[in-house]
Amino acid sequence: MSNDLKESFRSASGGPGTTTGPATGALPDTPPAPAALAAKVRTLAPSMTRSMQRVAEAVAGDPAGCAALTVTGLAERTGTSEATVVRTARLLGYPGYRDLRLALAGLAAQQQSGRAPAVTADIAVDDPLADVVAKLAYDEQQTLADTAAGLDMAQLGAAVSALAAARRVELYGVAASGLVAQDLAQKLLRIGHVAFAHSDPHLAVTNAVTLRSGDVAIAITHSGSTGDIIEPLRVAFEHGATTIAITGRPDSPVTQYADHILTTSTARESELRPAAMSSRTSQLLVVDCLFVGVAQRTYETAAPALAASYEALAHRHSPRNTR
Amino acid sequence: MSNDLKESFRSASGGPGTTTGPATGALPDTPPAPAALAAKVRTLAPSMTRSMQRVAEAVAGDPAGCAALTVTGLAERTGTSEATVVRTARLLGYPGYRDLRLALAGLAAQQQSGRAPAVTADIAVDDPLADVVAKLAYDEQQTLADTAAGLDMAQLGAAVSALAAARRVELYGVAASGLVAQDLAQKLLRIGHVAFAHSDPHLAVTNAVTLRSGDVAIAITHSGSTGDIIEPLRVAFEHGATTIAITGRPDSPVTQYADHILTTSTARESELRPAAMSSRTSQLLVVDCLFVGVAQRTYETAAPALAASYEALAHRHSPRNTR
DNA sequence: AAGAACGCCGAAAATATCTTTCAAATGTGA
DNA sequence: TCACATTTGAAAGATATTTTCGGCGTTCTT
Repeated sequence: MSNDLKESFRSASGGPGTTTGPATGALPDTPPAPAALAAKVRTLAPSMTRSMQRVAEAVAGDPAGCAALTVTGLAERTGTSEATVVRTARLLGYPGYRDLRLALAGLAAQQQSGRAPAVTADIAVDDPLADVVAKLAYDEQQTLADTAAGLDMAQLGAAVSALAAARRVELYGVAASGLVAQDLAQKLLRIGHVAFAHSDPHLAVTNAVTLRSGDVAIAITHSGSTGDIIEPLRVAFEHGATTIAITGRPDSPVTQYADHILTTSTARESELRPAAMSSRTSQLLVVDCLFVGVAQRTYETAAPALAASYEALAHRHSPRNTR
Repeated sequence: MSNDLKESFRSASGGPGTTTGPATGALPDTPPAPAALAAKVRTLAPSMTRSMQRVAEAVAGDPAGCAALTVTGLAERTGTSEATVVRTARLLGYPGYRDLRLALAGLAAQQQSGRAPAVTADIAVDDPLADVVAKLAYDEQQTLADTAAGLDMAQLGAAVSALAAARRVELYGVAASGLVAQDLAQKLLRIGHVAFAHSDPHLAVTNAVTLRSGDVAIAITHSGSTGDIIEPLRVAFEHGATTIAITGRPDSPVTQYADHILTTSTARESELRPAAMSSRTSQLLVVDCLFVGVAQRTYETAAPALAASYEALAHRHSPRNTR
């Protein structure tokens, strides 16, 4: 769907075969997910229809119970039809319900043997500070685990390859995502890559025009629908640059122009815990993975560069800091 | 030959009526075995026929692989027939092969997650990408746990109180810490507080001079020895502002001028994993705690402000992203 | 040692489960 | 309000699982 769209766009702009395989690019495919299922449900839920959401909810809420049910049983339990159940299984990345059921059984077993589900309560206005700390730490840990489990290694590998070989890297992000973009830019600079994080949308577009094959553009947006971020990525895409999208919504508009899609996980949010918090944690993990991956591939040049930048900063610190 | 023994043994112990046929297979057995499957196979193996033993062996030896097979597949793999596979499943205590397969999937998942903690090693240059992701996620989770455990609630409470009542908040941080400072500034602004993150040391000092009692200055530095960060905090401190230091070194120079010290945790670093990564994770958790704490204390004004800022951004997103 | 009895084994029928198709129902935009 | 697109479930179609049933080898008896 978005694939067709994307392909037509690319061919319209004329830059053929500039990047890695197009087939692997935009497909939201994921091999069966073992424990990343809960995360995947949260990620994909927004793009589901109502009845599919009911199924997904049941599945995420009671893996053990659902694993014991047949298609028909689960359909009845959720008040839907077999067809809808199968459709949901497909959307979650499985060939059919049979495989979803297998994954469910695995998840149930893990939960069983794993530690207790812990207190997943929301943060309340009158929570004591100690609870706030515990809940925030727990949630962010959860976000990290979900993100790691849900990351598509093929996409990540392709993104790393593109970055490692890139002549120039441009990053687009605003607000919290802008800080993540800057974080990656800083780190890439430290290992000798040319990277720049834009926060001004107009300048970003202006600059994107100068990108071409061999350059890399990265858009970071949780919603995937931020116009100011999509626009420069589109321009970069149409000029033949390799484009990467880091987003929590693998079916969002921004992915139309992305050669590689890296999906961040979505945690539940509350009034006191804006979505920006967990998405930021998730994005940072992805960005760290990209960085380490690139550093590995370009170790020969990265290692000396890291050492040099460390050296250069030494005099900025007080000579005696230990007591 | 073992068959002889087996048969005689069976008839001897079988005693009255039927043997291990339909009677034992029907229901007197335990409910499905979760993880005790390997043991059950060993226990029951002697009472199995040759071809059933082959099936049981395959199942116990490669649960994950067998879970992926259909009855027919497993029959072929073991050189037996579907009927034998089903008979084996029955003997192991399951209603049929379908349920055995489910248990197998669970077992595989458990084994999988069981070997997770083996990733505590440093990241190496030749680590596959999947390992990099796992190690990074694990390390950051560890960092979060350490930070939460090490946070001084009294200091945090005092810092929150000061922030909640602050007329103006200035933040100092450079490089990675600078992004953390900006993150907190962004969030405080969203709930109606006056906050500004400085990255230019000179401007920071210039501005710090104008601070006075009732204002808050926050320095974020992992080493605690960054001169460019200490200086503005010192000035703020000497002008009567309440000062907060977020550092990984509670005995470092920066703490001389800090009314409240929030300690971040330090994870081991390696060449490919600069200290900036884990310190950033740690700092962000602290900053989040500060934010949520302040939001709680000033809920009356914070809640509407949050809602308003969300509203203001809505039109920046493409309309067709919800479903 | 030959015959009979017993139980194991697998091919194929019977059943259950899963998947696909297609048209009705529902929502959406003009 | 109508036309259009999307979603949904009923039922047909395809697979997978379970059961049936008779052949075959083994063992015990005579």
